[in-house]
Amino acid sequence: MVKNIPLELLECAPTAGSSPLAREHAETTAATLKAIADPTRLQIVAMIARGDQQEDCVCNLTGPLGLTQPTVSHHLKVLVEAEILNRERRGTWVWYSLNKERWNRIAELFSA
Amino acid sequence: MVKNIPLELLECAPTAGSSPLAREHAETTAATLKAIADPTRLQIVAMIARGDQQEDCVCNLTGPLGLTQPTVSHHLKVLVEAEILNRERRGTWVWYSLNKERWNRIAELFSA
DNA sequence: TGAGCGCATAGATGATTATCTATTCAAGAA
DNA sequence: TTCTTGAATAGATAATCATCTATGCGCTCA
Repeated sequence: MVKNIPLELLECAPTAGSSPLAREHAETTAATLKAIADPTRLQIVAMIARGDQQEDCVCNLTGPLGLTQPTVSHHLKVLVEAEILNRERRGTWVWYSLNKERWNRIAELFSA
Repeated sequence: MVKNIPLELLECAPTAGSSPLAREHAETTAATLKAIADPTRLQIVAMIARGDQQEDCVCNLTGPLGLTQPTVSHHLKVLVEAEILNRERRGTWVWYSLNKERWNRIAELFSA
């Protein structure tokens, strides 16, 4: 039994009576997935990952996405709070980069 | 450049001027992720995957989840429409099983 | 110090969604 | 056919969220 499904995910299953711990684990996992389950945020992550330095400032993202600066800032905040992006201020500009460690842990959620 | 990020995801990035194709791809990917980015649905998938036959009927899910039958039905419908679960009626009961092919394709989204 | 620019926050709004109760549909049994 | 039971649908509601405009904050430079 249990083939091709990683242990990490199986821990989301409630035991009889719905264990609060299993539920809690499911909620944290879902919160992480929710952060990237948005088309705009997927585009942001891809744009940052594809760049030479694998980082970007807000000004570079706003134009191609066709969204206003506050909206882009909002999405970046969501990704930073989910620890998917790192945020670093350098003078006037703020640079965002991928948190690779975190990203690998997300990938492990699916690779059994 | 571009390390540890799968091509599949990089295609979500908009080209200059925000290519409609990249956007469309990001939207379909996000839709799939959204289906599993919910704690209850993660629990459902895990419960089904952990069972001996890797399948379950609604009646077995309602109790442990602590939700009403229509609510569980709703979540199952979302998962079926995202092609993450298969649905099969056998007499009075309806059985749900994991779409492993689909699941592997989701996993590939993250494994570079 | 003050002006200018990049970014974040506040507040509002329309859309989506998770959940419920009530009802309907589907299939087997009497 | 009628009754019973399992599952889906309809409709309502409260919460979440993506987006906008307007404004505030932080830094640099003159």
